[in-house]
Amino acid sequence: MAGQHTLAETERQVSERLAHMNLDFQAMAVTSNLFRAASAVRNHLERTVLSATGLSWTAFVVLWVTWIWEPIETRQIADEGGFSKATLTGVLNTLESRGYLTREKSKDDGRLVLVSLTDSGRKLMDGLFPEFNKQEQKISSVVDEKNQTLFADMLRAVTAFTEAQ
Amino acid sequence: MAGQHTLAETERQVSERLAHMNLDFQAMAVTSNLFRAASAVRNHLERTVLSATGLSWTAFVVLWVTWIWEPIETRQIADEGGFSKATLTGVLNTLESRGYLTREKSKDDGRLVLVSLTDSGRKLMDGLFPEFNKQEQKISSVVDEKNQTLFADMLRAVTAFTEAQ
DNA sequence: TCGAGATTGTTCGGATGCGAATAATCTCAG
DNA sequence: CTGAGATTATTCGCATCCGAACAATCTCGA
Repeated sequence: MAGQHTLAETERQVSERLAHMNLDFQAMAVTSNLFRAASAVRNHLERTVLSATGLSWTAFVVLWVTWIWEPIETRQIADEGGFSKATLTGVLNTLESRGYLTREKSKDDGRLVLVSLTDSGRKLMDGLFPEFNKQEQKISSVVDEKNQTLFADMLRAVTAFTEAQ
Repeated sequence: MAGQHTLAETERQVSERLAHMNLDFQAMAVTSNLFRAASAVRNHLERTVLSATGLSWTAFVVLWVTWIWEPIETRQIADEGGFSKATLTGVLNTLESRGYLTREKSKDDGRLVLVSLTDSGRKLMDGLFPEFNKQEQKISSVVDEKNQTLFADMLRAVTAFTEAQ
């Protein structure tokens, strides 16, 4: 990103080109800035924190969710991470081959697979996540402390509503 | 998404598991909800609006940026869309083969390639985007009208700061 | 003028990413 | 008990997705 046009210039061009179409420009600004922000933050975190570890964004998310919930069913990882089961299978193969986690069939339900971190995976997250969080803190600090709760609440509301549709 | 755990349950589990680590949970909530929201909205728009057209999310973004700025240099499409030049080359091949856009070497600078929509591509966007915007409106309406500007401003600030890093 | 360095789009290899089909397993009405 | 239907993780085919290497082109100081 960080293109030749500022965000303001882009929005001006949009309203100019689409002025005749009777659209909700406020709503357009909300969603397009949502994607821009998510994309910018993701790219930044990949470059500053993740690149040294060789982890992709998705691989990091899988490790993080597993770290919080282990042992965890694979369907739940996909839910929490927001990607498909098919995608997850591939990423789990990668992470398992690197020794960061293990798969194990559930004894209660033969269809389920439980995922846990290895010592190596837990050690990785113990060292990595504080650094990750430092960057999160930097980024969040552009929003007033007292507005951060409101900000997170708005994002939560968007998520909840959209998933319910 | 829309997993077994609510957003609140997830955040409680996070703070429980990571209580000993002295992290900024506020910042963590901001970024993780940013990704959840973006992912949820994207999945929803893919399913409700895009799936009928056979367009991927990225393909739609490429068409949209081109629609606004055409003729546009490819490097700018990648900037605005937030993905790499390598990715763009592949998506442009797909969209060009489907007859939605054309590539043309710049006369001023032999390194540049200019992209424009075909009539077919323009017709597609004329029909598609109003429908897309209707969904954007629905989603944005979960935030109070008067707070929408603040919301978009916060997202813009996050983007601007992160890209500047 | 000229050539070292910068910039651009493409190619390449490998890792996501998804929908659809599949095999294994579970559920539960009859 | 049982078998039709539901649920799960994986496989398959294909379309992104990216970093690095590359060839073509431009810039600009000496």
